Amino acid sequence: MPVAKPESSDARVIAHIDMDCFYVQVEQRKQPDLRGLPTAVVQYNSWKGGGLIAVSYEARKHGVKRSMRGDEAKQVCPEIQLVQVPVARGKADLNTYRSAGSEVVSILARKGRCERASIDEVYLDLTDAAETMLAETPPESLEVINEEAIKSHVLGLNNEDGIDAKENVREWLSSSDADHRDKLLACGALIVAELRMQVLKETEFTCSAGIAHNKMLAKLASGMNKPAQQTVVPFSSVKGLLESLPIKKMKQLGGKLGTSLQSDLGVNTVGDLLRFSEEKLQECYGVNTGTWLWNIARGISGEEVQGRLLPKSHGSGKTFPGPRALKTIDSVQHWLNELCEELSERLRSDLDQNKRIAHTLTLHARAYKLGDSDSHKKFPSKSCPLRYGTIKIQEDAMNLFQAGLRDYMGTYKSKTQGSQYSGWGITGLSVSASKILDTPSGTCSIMKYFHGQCPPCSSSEKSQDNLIQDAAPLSPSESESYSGLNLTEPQIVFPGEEKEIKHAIPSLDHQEDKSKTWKDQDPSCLSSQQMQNSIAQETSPLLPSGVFLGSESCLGMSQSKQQREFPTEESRIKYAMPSLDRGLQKRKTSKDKGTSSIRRFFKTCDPSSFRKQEHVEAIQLQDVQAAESVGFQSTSSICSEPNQTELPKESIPEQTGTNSGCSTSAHIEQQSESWRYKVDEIDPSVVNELPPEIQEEVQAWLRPHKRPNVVKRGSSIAHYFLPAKNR
DNA sequence: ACGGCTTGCACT
DNA sequence: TAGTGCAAG
Repeated sequence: MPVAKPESSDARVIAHIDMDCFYVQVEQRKQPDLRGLPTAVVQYNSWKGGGLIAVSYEARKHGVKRSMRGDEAKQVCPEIQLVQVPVARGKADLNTYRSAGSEVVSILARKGRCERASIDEVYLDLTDAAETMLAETPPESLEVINEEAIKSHVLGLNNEDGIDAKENVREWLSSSDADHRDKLLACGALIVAELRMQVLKETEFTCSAGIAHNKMLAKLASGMNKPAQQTVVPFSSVKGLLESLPIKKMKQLGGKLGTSLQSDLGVNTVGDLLRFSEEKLQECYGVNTGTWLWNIARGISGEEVQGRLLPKSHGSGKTFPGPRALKTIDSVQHWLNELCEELSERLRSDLDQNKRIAHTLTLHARAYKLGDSDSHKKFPSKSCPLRYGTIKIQEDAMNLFQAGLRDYMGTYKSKTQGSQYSGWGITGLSVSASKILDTPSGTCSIMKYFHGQCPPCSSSEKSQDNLIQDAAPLSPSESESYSGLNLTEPQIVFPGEEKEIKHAIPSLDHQEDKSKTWKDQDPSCLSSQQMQNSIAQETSPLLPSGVFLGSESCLGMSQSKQQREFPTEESRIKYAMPSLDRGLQKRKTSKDKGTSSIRRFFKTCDPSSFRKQEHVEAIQLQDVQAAESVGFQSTSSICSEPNQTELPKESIPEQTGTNSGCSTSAHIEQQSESWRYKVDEIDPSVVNELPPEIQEEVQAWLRPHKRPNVVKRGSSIAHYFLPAKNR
C-alpha cells in the first residue's frame, strides 16, 4: 500500500540561478572600463554592425534589445559600447564564455545537487542543505542575517517595495512560527544569497536567482527581479502568481504551443488553464503535454534537478546567408574543416578535463535551391560513429555531407557536375558531437562495486606496448545502423600517429558484415595523450546495439567476438542507463532477456522490505485545490499512478480523440519482457539499503518515466494550430 | 535570402 | 536508431 510521505519531505528547495547578461559581464571583466556603461556584445561587425547577442541593463534602459543590429543599437543608444565576440577560424568563438560559465558552475555546485541548464544558468536542489540549516542553525537563531538575503524579494509579502520592505523580509526570513515550507525557503534564500556573494567574489559576475519549491517556479522567479537580485516564491503565493501570469511567460510556452493555447483555447494567463480538465488538455495536445499543462496551471512540476555539470553535446556551426552561400564543394570542404577543427579541440579538452568521450558525430546543413521556397528544410542531417582526431573528424564530416547531398539532390532528381552546383547553395553547416559518456574509471561505481577495484585500469600501469597491442586489431564499424554509411574501416593507429588513413571512405553501396576479432579497450586506461592518438576507433559505438564495451578490460577479461556479439550484462546496464535517465516515453521491447547482476542483486533482497513507491509532487497544492474543489480527483489519480509523475516539458500534440488512456496502460503492460519494465518493479525504498557509493546511480534508473503518446494527431507542425474545438 | 550559434529534448 | 523539429537564450 502506498504510504503517505510526511508533508515535509515534499517541500523541496529549488533554486534557479541566472547570470545577468552574461557575455557582457565576461567582456566587462576583461575590460573593466566598460563596467557601468551601456554595452552590448555583437558578432560579425561587418554587416549592419553585426547582431547583438547580449545587452547590458544600462543599454536595455535605452531600448536596446537582443536581436537588434549593431547599427540599430547605435541609433537608439548612441553611446553604446559594442564589443565583438572573439573570432577564430572565421567564425564566432564562444569558448571564453563557456569557460566563464564553468567557473560559475564550479562555485554553485558546492551547496547541493547542481544542474547546468545552459552556458549561464543552473538549477540547484538545496533541500538537504536547507533542512540541515533549519535543524542546526535556523535563521531565527542568527544575530545577523546576510544583507544580501534581506534584499530578497518575497512574493506575496505586503509592501514588497514599500519603505519597510526590508524589515518585512527580515522578519519573514527569521520568523520562528512560520510554515515549515516557508522556513525551508528562507534557508534556501540565505544559502543562495551566500552563493551569489561567493560567485561575485570569485568571478566578479553578478547573477539573479529564484528560490521556490520546484524548478518551474524557481526559473520563473529568477527572471522577475534582475539584475543581481533574488526572488522567493512561498507556497502561499503560487496561486496568485500564476493566476495573472501571461501564458507566454511560462518556459516552454513562449513559442507555437503558447500561441495555440491563446488563439485556440483562449488561454491568456496560466490561471486560465484551470478552466480545462486534464482530459481536455490531453485531447488537444496529447497525453504528456496535456498533463503537463494541467499541472503547471497548479504550480506543480515534479522534474528533478539532474546532477550534471557538463554539457551533453558539443557543436560548431556557421551560417552562410544569402549571397555568401557556399557554391562549391571546395568551399564546403574548407568550412567543414574549420568547424571540425574547433569541434575536435573542444572534444579534446573535454577528454582531458572531464575524461569524457563522445560517440556520435552529426552533420547538419542547410541548402537552398532556386525556385523551391522551403528547400532549406530538406537537407538531411547525417551521423556516424565519432573517431577522435581532427583529421578523422574532418574526413567523416565531409563524407556525411556528401551523403546528405546525395539525398538532397535525389529529392530534386538532379545531378552535380564536377564541384560546381548551379542554382544551389549551402547556407548553413554545423557539426556536433553527442552521446558523450564518462570514462568508466570516473563514475562506474556499480562495476566497481560488483567487481571490486580494477587495478589494470590505472593508466600508469599500462605500457605503451600494451596500448598498441590492445588497440591494434580493431573492429570495423557495424554500420547498418548508420544510414548505410561505412565510414570506419579497420585501421591501425599507433600512438603519436595523427595522419589519417585514406581508406576511411563512405561505401554507400556495399554494406559488409565482416566478422572481425574484437579486442576492446577501456578508454579509461589510457592517459589523455594516449587517448588522443589511439582511441579513435575503439570508442566508436561499433556494436549493432550501440553497446559501449569500454569497461570490459576494466574487469580484466579479454573480450573476443563472442562477447562482442553478446555483451556482458554490465555493459548493457551501462548502456541502458542514459535512456532511463532521460525518462523516455517509449518503452521498447528490449533485446536483453538475461538476468542482470543488478536484478539479481535486487531479487536477493528480502521482499518484505519492498513497499510501493509514493510519487508525490514536489509541491503539494492539493490542500488549496481541495479547498476549492478544483480537479481534486485528478490530483489523487496522479499521485497514485507512478507513470504519470514525470511530466514532459513539452511534446508534440497529436490527433484528437482517436484513442485515450486505457490503451496506454494496456500498452505498458505488454512490455513485461523488457528490462525497463523490471526496473519499474524495483521498490525504490530498497535503494536505501544499497551501499552508498552506488545509491545515486541506481536512483537515476528509477526515475519515473513519461507515458507513450497513443493519441495520434498527425505529424506536421500545423496541428499546433488545429486543436480540437468543441469536443 | 538573414537574427547567429548553441544546447537540450520529444517525437517518430 | 537516426533524423526532425521546437524552444530557449
